[in-house]
Amino acid sequence: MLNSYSSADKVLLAVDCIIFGFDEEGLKILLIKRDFEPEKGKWSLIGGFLKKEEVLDTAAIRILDRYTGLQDIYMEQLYAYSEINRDPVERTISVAYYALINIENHNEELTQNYHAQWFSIAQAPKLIFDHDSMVEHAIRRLRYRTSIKPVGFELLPEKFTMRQLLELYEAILSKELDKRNFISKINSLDILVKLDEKDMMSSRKGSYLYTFDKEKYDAKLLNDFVLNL
Amino acid sequence: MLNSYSSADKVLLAVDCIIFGFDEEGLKILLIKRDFEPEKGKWSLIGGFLKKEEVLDTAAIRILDRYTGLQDIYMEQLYAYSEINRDPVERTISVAYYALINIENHNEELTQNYHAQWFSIAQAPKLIFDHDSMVEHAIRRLRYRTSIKPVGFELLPEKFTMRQLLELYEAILSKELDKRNFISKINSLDILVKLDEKDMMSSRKGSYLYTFDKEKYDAKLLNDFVLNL
DNA sequence: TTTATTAATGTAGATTTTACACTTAGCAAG
DNA sequence: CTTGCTAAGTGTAAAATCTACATTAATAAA
Repeated sequence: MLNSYSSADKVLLAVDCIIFGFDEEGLKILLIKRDFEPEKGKWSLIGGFLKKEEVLDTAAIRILDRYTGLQDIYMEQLYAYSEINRDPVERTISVAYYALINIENHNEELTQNYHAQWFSIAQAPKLIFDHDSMVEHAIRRLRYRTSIKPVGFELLPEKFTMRQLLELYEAILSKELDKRNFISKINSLDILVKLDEKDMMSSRKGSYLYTFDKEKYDAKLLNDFVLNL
Repeated sequence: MLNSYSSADKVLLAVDCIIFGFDEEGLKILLIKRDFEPEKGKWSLIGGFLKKEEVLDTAAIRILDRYTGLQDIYMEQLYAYSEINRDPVERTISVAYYALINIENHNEELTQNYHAQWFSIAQAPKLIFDHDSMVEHAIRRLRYRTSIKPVGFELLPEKFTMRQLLELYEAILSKELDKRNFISKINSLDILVKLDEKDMMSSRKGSYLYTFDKEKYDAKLLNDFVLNL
């Protein structure tokens, strides 16, 4: 057996975060303008290096907090990227995470502090290194996740309309959904609470607001199901 | 920006492989008895360290080859495990890969060289470190994979009966499947070739042998589909 | 009061999934 | 050669799910 801890190579381990948000313009990702070399001035995912005494999940959370001030965000590990020259400075393996967040919950701090900016998926600039393929991969994963777990609590405001939820799903899946079929499927999940309150911004008639029933929503997060949309 | 390559910590990066095989006894995994400390004599997944100039996929392939003599095996990256003390000797992050292989294609070399041994999933011994959760995770992934891509080419002998294929799926999903419904669903995939040859071992009557139509099978591997079983 | 705008709602037909049982082929034993 | 045994092979009807689709309702503005 050739394994030997002492003779093995050590490498830099980075964590990069794909942060999804949603607003009236659609699905977005959060990017920053790098203020250091290499690729200074180019757009990039937010990221950082894993510390010696740190778990990957924790590093992802730390990095997200540093750039957005957001805590208690649920993140999922996506994939480890390890092409030899993916980072031209030094051999670096990057473990990508993705998160879903509500765009409204922060914005001020982050754009100010780190030149971070939201971009619609379709209009995002070219990113450094292999970050574009990370994003692509994350979108695929998010689409898949949408079919087996509910999505929305993380991305929508506390109170939202059915239309907003529909548009969120349409943005994630990038296809049109039938409104009536969508509503009845969502209702069959039994995770929404219909409020006695209407949003009057969108129309004369006004549309009912909903919230997620956090308990039921979280239960569905654990027990996978299948949702064909 | 605090990122700085030079000040970042470097870590050991291991690759561990969950190797699935299938034979008349069911779904199995390949384990080795560690012949070095720590945990010498305990059962473990096969694994090794990533080299400085090596991509993770390549490392996984190299490690598999070393222990099984098998080449050209398709592997998929599973997850990166990073608990601080997962390896008591030194901080090590492990990226797990899983592979599907035909048990018959090797066996001799490997058991001899490395004390490697196949274990039925249910009867596998307790493994070192966090390897048990890697295996659990890999099984979940394999189940999922089974619902969106065909499985079998990698695990079955060149020629096989419908019963074998059925039992493979039952082993992976660990539930009973209806024979007739299974056969018609598999046939609807249009990836099998029915041979003019029968396997006479299993019954008086004999059962037709099938092979995979490699081209059609590979096409399905690329274009995901959904297979409800 | 008319008009314009978006919200809300149900159903019929098509498709898919599920549950289920008898006949056939071939060998072995008598 | 007849009978018995074993696993292989095969189809259908009922249930569930998915899909496509159009009208009425509520309100504010003109």
